[in-house]
Amino acid sequence: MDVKPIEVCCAPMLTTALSEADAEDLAAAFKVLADPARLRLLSLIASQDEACACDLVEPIGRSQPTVSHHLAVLTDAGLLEREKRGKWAYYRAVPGCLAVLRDVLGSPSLTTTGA
Amino acid sequence: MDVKPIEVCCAPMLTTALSEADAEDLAAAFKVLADPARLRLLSLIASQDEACACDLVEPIGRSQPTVSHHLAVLTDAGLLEREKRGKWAYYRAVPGCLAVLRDVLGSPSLTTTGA
DNA sequence: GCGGCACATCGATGGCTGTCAATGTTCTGG
DNA sequence: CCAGAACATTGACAGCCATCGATGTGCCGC
Repeated sequence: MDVKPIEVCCAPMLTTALSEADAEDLAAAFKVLADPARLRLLSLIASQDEACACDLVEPIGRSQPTVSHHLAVLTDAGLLEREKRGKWAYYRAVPGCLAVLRDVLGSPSLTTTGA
Repeated sequence: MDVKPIEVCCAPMLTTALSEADAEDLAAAFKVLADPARLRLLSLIASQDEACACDLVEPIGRSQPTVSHHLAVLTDAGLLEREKRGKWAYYRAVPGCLAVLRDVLGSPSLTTTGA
């Protein structure tokens, strides 16, 4: 997918109009999350402390190369960290990375129906 | 794009593993945001109170059919409301819709590096 | 009603990407 | 060394989607 790290790039999008460049970066970031297999991988890994790649293939229900591909995309985006131990690869969720996207979606007071 | 309305579908994804069905719904929601033109449209409309479609074609820099297509996708997803007045179409951001996605990305305490 | 404007829809097309089989690479045990 | 396991990479393919030109559909002014 040719992914770049997710970074702070702009103010909350509901209050300030996005520039073309910021919109490109943001769209690329959301594209990483726009796949069921990647969402499940990220969710699975984050709900544990860390996870070995060998334990992720079966629950996701895709081939080993496909899982490896998605893990690479998530890692390139900065959402996961990879640590090799012997012949195994352990993945861990990077805290704070999703917060960037949360903040772009606006403050709670602005996105809540109540106000 | 064959879009369905964005709805609450699951607990925060960093604490509980997503089911296959929830992951599909969530991925579809993020896919709506995974396009620069749609992000800019949503941002433009939300930063004003409302916007006429005729004023959106030029700043986005795409053809009129393309802009109309993206507005339809955003409306189908529940992110925009359309109101026709005479031959014009006015769009307005739906408050609270993005909050659903915000919540899925986790609570601030969980996604912040500090804790 | 007739031309024209605003907007939506249709059809076609090019590029992107998720998927898998096959293969490469690195590590382990013997 | 060698066989095998775990994981990454490559190549190929199918499906999806953003984009545009052309056309359709209401609405307005004259």
